[in-house]
Amino acid sequence: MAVELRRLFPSCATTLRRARALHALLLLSGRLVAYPSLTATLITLYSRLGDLPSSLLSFLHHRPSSSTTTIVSFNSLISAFVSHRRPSSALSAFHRLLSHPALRPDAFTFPVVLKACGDPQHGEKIHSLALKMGFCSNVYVGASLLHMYSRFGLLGCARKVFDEMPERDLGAWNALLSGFCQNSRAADAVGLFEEMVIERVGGDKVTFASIVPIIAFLEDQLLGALMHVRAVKLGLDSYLFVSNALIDMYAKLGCLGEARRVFDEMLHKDLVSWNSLISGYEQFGNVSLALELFHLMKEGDCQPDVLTLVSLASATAQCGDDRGGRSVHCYIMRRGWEMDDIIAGNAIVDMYSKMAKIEAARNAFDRMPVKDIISWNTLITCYSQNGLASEAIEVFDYMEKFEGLKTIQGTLAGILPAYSHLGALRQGMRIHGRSIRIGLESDVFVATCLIDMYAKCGKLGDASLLFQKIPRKSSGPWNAIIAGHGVHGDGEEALEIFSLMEIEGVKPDHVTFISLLSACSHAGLVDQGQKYFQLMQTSYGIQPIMKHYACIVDLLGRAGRLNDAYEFIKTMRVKPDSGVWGALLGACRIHGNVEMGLLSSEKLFEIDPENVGYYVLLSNMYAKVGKWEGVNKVRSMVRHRNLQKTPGWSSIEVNKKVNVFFTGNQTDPHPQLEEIQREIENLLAKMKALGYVPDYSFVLQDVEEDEKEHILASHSERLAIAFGIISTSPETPIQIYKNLRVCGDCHNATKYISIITEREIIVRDSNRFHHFKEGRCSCGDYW
DNA sequence: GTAGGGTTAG
Repeated sequence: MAVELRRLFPSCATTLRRARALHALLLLSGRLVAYPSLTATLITLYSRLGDLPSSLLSFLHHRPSSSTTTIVSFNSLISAFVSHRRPSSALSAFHRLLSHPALRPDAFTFPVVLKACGDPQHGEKIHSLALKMGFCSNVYVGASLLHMYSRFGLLGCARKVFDEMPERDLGAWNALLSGFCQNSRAADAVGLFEEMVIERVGGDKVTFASIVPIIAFLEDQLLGALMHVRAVKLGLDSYLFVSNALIDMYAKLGCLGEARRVFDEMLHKDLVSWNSLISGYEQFGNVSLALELFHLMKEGDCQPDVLTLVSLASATAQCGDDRGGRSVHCYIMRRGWEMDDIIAGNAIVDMYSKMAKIEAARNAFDRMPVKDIISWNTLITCYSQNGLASEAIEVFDYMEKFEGLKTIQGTLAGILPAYSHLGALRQGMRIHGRSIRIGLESDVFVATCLIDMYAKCGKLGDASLLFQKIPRKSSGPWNAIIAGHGVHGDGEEALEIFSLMEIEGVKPDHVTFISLLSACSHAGLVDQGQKYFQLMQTSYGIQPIMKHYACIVDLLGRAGRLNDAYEFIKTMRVKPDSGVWGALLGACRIHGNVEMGLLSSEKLFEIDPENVGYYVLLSNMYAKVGKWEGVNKVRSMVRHRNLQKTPGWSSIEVNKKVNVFFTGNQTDPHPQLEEIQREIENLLAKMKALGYVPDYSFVLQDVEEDEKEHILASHSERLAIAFGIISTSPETPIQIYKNLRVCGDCHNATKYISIITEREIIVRDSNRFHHFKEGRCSCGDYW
């Protein structure tokens, strides 16, 4: 009778209402008591229909006699809780079972209970209980143990369980395999897969769905194609999960053509198929195809989800499309995902950050009801990438102090550029120490940021040492060390490193060539720079982007070949941007070419009229050649257009503290300001005795001569240097950072100061490093 | 009658 009723259930109770009616009927007729096995069937039925009625929950609280409650009911109840994501209810049901006088868990109990374990200690307890009760030889229990340990990243324990299993079926192999895959242990996963081949355990659709996506992390296209072939041979490629895995793999490998082919050949696509392909197009820069696919998807019967929009947010940020960005944000808001889903919130913050909309990013961050470590990383990165180093540090410190979140790779990679930016060596070293402690020193992303930090903080030697120590199969670390030598004016070494890179077979990318070309330009290696610009296109098939063009203009311009630079601009196939014309204007200032300077500044004021930096450059150029009416004209333009000059500031790290000085009147005066000013006076007298003559052409204000001298003496770089002199022991090299280009008069003055104080003085400005030693500067006065 | 292993992400 009970068996017949059980068979009837699924066909009768197709909706919750019918299930409830049936339940009431069984209660009234007393059949539920007469046939105890029906309770289990009811629980499973309710669970499948998406409900756990309170009458069944009370199963936990009344004391069922052993005759009406079966172990199957308990198992079904625990399972129902797990599938409804209520692990703690599942566990308390389990404990209830353990204290039951007549029932004990069976082999069916352990797999579901293991799913409910929230921490490894609990998992271990259940493991030893299963061992004691003799259920570990069951393959289902074994596979569940493997899965449990893998979930907590304890792959060693998982492997041990696997090795000790008396019998292994495909499920057990798959459980260990997926453990490796989900913990990003690509090499181990491939190794295990090879073991499977040797042991003649044929894979199934689960095997392939697990292993295929992680092949992308190995960047092994051949292996990827091999897996695809194998899946086809076994007839597994027609399964949705396997096809999706293949799309994902090809997309991540950048083989969008292959990904598209798999996608197009699928008879049934789902959300994952669409998302994987859209994300692939977006990651590899094909924004228009990503958008096209998004619209195609909406026309079909597949509705976008959070992940679709995450890709879309990234795509719109890439093309800097303001309106697109807003509409993505609205789409996410209308569906309430912004509040519900951390990933969606993070994606919005990231999108605004990449579009340099810092306030919008911050607002989106503040609105998020729950934040995780990625949210904080995204905000920190937002500030540090957009040049707001102090804000980045402030957020990082706050997070450390109050949020108690675990620092991960992205946190370090986010905060390090902020310290590099300020030249805060001690703070940067603190992060280096931290990365060693959490085992991330050799992580390629963190190491690249550390190399960059040491190079930008003047410690090129330490940067090189670190570079020697880390794995360097990808271009990142190479780019950082090449750029490091570049800003220090060591172009020869940068070229050497590049040839080593070629020898080691590391593929350079477009960033490599930006670093390399700018290294050539800073070192005056004009021919080599032009050679590498050609090589980049012919040997490496990299089409120049605007930054490469700007490097070449800078290269020719700095070397005084202004006409060549101008001719080069004319040959460009794309419309030059402000970077390109800015490079030409900078060169015109160095070489005092007013005519061409004027031409470039006209272009600049057209493209980027708000950027004060170009007005300053133009004015400096006029001043250099003594055309004071030009200076006046620029000055009135700035006033007329109501532009604010970017405040200049310099920083110096003394005793692990970063001291910041602004040019001119200090709104928040340094406690030792008077002492600093006395030192400047003191130095000035000695400098003049050695022949220093102030160069007032760098004073843009229209004031009396003695006032001009005062203005030069209150430049931020001079305050920072003077502070360094009075607060460090003699012979200590002084290192400062200036947010704009160093002023020409300060540059000259620093040469004198290096003689008087017998110190090495290193000034990093927004452009490059200046090493002052015994009255000379490494830049050869061309900066 | 109840059980294990699978695809996309900031």
